[in-house]
Amino acid sequence: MLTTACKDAIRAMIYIAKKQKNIDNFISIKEIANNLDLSFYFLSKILQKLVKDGFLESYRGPNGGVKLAKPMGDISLYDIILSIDGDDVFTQCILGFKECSDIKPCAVHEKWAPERERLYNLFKDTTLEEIEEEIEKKINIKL
Amino acid sequence: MLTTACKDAIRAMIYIAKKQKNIDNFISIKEIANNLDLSFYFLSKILQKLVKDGFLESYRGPNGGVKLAKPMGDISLYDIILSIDGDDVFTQCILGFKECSDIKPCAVHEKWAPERERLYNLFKDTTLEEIEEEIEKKINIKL
DNA sequence: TTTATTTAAGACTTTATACTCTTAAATCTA
DNA sequence: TAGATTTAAGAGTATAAAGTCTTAAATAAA
Repeated sequence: MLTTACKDAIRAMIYIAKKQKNIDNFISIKEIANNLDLSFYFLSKILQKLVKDGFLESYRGPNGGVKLAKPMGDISLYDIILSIDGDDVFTQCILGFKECSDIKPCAVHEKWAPERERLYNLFKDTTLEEIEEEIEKKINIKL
Repeated sequence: MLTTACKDAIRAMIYIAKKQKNIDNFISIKEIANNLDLSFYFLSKILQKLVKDGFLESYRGPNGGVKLAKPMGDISLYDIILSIDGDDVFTQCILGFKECSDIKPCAVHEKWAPERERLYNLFKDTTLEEIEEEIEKKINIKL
């Protein structure tokens, strides 16, 4: 469904958003990697994409790191997925046909197209803000 | 979402089911590969799994090939996906946590778990029989 | 201005998936 | 029985994704 790079990106963004609620500092990638038990090298690569796409702001040097470049409510899971994996999952035919559409459908288009649309809306509507609120409410949440 | 091997498997199974409605012969893998524009070598490999898992019956020699080992109504898209890709897509945490559950959820468990369940039911309920009926009704369907 | 800290960028290695080829085994037909 | 046909099985290759490392650039603080 999602690449591991994309999963890591989402976890990192949730971590950053959670931390940024309290203090507006830059958060070092090293700290994120350590806390989420991810490879610093790999995570650095992934976050560079989110910086390029305008979801993170980065700063070099001591006390440098990354921070959200937009309000939490303006960053959705869809945005992160699009940035890292692309939007194939939300647009592509389940059987891989490039020209599959309502007019020229594949054998399962009628089943899959609405489901794909549903997934799109779900991820588009789920923002970092909403996730943070969910985390606050519950205890025992894995990050 | 699905590997290309799995997509090819589904297309092949739909092709076999469609053909088998009329004649109950074994269908050669070469014929399937030619008609669906797939590599014979690759398709052979894929179909071997479906034979092992009891969804196809195979026969060697002249006029040999493969045919469905069960009624079309008893083979679902879920069965094919499970056989080729495994059921990770229907069971795994979207963020990749192995121990994610209702009791110890990840940050998006509440959003993803019901959706995963929905996808499971959709693919479980969609049988080759149903797909065939859909194909009969429409023209212009890509196989 | 030197040193430490931190991200950026690109090269590199490893692993998994996709894909191909060869040989063996089963079966039919002549 | 010999030859043709077809799947089975396993080895081998190519490509893409995952993961690591090195060097450069920016910045802060001593």
